[in-house]
Amino acid sequence: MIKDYLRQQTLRALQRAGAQADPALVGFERPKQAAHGDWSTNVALALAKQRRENPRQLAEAIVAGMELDPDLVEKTEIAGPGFINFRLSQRWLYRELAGLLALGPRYGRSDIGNGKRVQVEFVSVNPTGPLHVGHGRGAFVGDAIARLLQCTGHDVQKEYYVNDAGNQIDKLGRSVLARLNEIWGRPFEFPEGGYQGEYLKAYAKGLDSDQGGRLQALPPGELLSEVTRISREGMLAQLKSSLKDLKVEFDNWFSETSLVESGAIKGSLDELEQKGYIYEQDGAVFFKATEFGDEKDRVVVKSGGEHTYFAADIAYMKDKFGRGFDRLIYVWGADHHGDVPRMKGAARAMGHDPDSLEFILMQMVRLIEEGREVKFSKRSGVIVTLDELRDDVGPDVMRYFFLMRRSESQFDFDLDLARKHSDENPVYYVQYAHARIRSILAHAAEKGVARAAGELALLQEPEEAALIKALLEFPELVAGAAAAREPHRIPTYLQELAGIFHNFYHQHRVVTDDAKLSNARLDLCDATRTVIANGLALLGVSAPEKM
RNA sequence: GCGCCUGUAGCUCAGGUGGAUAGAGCAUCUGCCUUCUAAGCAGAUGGUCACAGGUUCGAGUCCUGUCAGGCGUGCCA
Repeated sequence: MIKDYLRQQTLRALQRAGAQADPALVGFERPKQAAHGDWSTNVALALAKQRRENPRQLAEAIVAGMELDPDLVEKTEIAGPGFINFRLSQRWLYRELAGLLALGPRYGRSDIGNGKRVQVEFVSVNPTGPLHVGHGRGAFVGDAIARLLQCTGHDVQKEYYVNDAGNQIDKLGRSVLARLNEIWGRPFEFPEGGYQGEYLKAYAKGLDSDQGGRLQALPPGELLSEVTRISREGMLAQLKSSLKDLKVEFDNWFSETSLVESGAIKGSLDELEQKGYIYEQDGAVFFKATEFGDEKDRVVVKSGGEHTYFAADIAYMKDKFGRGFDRLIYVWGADHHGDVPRMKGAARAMGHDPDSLEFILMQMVRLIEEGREVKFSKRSGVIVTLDELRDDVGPDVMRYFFLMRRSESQFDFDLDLARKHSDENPVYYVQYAHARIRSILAHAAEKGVARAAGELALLQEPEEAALIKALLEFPELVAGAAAAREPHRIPTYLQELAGIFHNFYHQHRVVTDDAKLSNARLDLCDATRTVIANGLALLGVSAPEKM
């Protein structure tokens, strides 16, 4: 990358100027103002402080020692208090643009990850009911982070942890059975703390019409376990299909039950006990989380003999490490942030680096309609489900909206805006640019423009240069978004890029009688289309041919 | 009480490792479709970056404190 080249050359120039600099001190950035060039470094300012020299004089000495390839850098100048600004050569821009066109769908990919094995676990909602909007954020952010990591050369596995062992599943079974008994006219009592939602009434109704006869004939002793089994699988199937409809797919669905059955939970607890991190008190078994900075010790086995979620989480983590992942990413709702210290503690207790566990904490989501928070769906009367929202606004809008914001901020999903099929809706702004380019390319073909590799050097207009520069930022942007686990940088960039393109489009005609210039501009359009499509793909949003 | 997150234009939000004159969309106002998609473009209005200190040549960004909002603080999940 050009940034690395500039950094290297600057360090060499520093040596020639007789200055030693910690490479970490050499900061490079893209100036906000075009007048300040394409790249800028603050070395002189940083070093001047250490050496108590005049920063501008130091900058001059550094620039004097520069041996830059004129094919890459056109001009170097000193500005302000001592910034060194670089202006890249036109030739460099055209060469990079040609590289972009050659890479096509692969443009933006890199091998920064070096094949590092990363697991991203997300959603992991109990299979006891439908997904609601709050879960959507985790689903899309987890999915987008996985896509970003894949794109930057990581070996990524997406996993969903299915809590199918505890008493939640038990309650699910009892709740469904109660609804069935209700339908069958048998006496029933709704379980305490059971799932009251309408969706289970509907589910029970469906279950009854499918296999009500068979179930009714079962001996009472078998009925509950059979209903529980069927409901668990049924709910899980619904989760899978809801997520698939939103283009969220997993490589693996990991069952908590498997940890129980394999003895993995007991095994992990034994290991911790051997290492001295376990004790018993009041009939319960505790993990000494306080030894690792947690506020209090945490129960792993309740006095009733049942393991806690935490105990299963420990065994699950051990299993993940056992599968050879270098890094485990957990995408969680911020309401679970309190669990982070105990997880890191458990990792350390078992001899793993706690820094290899990474937690992405997502703040709450609110649905806003006509300026007010929507808590319940008008259709079903209960919480608004992801399925309902999808039917309402469509998957592209959902994905884009949920990925627009930083995870750390609370997020208001503006239903009225999301429903608008107009320029006010940011998704369409970006998609429109893509569709518009498709249309231009089609128009050129219709006009019989003989497509040939364009002479990119014909792109001399300022709007063209601005567009090319924006396109060339993409790989670095992707790398940064992946490293920071911040998918929201992609929509921000795409909106800016689309704006720069629309501006170019209004200033200059692409298809004209000048065949050479037309071809160069068609190449520029195609490059823009490629970057928009690649960016949208990272978000899982479609890039439409027409709108 | 303690812990985590947040506070930037009227509204919703961006602002990579501290940098040069703080940005976008919506809203309001003014222009632009016989020419490749007006779901578009250009321009205008709009800011004590919650507040107070501190570090620094330089702070929206880092540190401390205060205020406000959200979440958490279970042998719940």
